[in-house]
Amino acid sequence: MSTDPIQSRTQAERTAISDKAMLDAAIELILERGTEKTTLQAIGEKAGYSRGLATYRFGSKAGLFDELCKSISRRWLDYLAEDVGEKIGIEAMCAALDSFFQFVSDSPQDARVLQILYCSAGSPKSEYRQTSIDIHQRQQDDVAEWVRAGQRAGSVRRDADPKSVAVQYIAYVSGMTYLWLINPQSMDFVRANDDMRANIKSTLSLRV
Amino acid sequence: MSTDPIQSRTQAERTAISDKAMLDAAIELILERGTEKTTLQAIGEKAGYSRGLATYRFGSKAGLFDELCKSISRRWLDYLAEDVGEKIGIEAMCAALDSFFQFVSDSPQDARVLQILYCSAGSPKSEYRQTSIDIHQRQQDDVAEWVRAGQRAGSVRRDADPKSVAVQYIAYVSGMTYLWLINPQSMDFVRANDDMRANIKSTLSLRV
DNA sequence: AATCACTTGCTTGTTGGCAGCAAGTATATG
DNA sequence: CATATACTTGCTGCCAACAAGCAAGTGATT
Repeated sequence: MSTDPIQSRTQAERTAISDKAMLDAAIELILERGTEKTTLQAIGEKAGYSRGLATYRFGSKAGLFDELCKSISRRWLDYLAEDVGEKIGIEAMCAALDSFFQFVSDSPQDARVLQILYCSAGSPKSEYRQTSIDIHQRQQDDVAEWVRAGQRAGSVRRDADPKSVAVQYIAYVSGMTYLWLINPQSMDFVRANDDMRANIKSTLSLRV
Repeated sequence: MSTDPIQSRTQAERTAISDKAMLDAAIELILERGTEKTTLQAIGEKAGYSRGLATYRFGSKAGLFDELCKSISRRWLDYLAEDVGEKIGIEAMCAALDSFFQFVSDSPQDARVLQILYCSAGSPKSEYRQTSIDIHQRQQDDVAEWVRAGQRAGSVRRDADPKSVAVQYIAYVSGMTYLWLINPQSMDFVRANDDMRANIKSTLSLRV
């Protein structure tokens, strides 16, 4: 991470650099030790700063995790947006499944840490639970919208309930990622996604 | 929890009583504060003992959570065994879904805490991760066996892959419970389960 | 059935480590 | 140079874990 040693970065650059260094350090440490055993001291020092910077910058451990959650989530949404594009209905849902698998394959560290953070957010009084709720809610809304658009376009059955389909879809993806997190070899991601795709098509397409 | 005040319990009774009191206290505290903010001191004292007993008995915080995980899981498995009985195939899968919803309705505290613990187990180096893996693996194996039995009995399509179906089924249930944990009002459990049942039937039954 | 050696349940003193805060130092900016 | 902003260091309270001790139960001997 050695930048121009001569000197003189602007204040904005300094914070951007240290921020990124700390978030990157946090990802590595969380993968090694989990969230509980990752200390703000270790994050600051691994990033090349003092033990106190992480607290100073993010306010608290939860504040840092919240930011990290948003940061990785943003990367994932970019991925998704690119793959789904303007697709709707069944096509969008299938593209999102592919995209998701690609993300997990290409950035397993990001994917694992994001899932770990989502899990930590499940605890009552978690200070970044709201972030997790918002993200999952938005994902549900997106899926529901794909279904509705598909219905308007005539490619998705009218009797499907967009909200209910969305909940099932997001539950499947969340559960899948959880199972992959705790025990990657317990399942075949590609196979499961193939089946899920077939499932979506048979449930939502017009001709049965 | 006042037992015969006169006195004289056997050693075995004493540990059974204090064990249960501490596990119950842990459930309440985890629901209030989450796992991280629940202290062994608080558990011991809420149970009516000293700050040190929980450590002494369970060895560590992770040890206590591991035991709690197994304890609640056992209650859930009793529930499940009763409802599923000797059913196989699609019937067993649907009965398990009903059973699961009943458990969540009847013992929401147990269900929430179990899910919180499963989430905590996702963290790397979690000392009770293995317990969570074992439970989820066993659930997958059970589902796969229901599918195979259904195929042998001729009620389930031959071209379904039992393992893959099991992964999807368990992922759905896990994801559903997670979504319910972080935001209960974001979904309609009954509706989602109805859809899931329809889904299972349409995917696995012979006539399509 | 009373005593005594022993085991097991439980409590208290202590240590090291962490999060969070406040006060201080160094670097940029106008 | 003066002010603002990035960053560090000293400190406090809290916690998990451990070790040493106290109290309650147990079983063999007489």
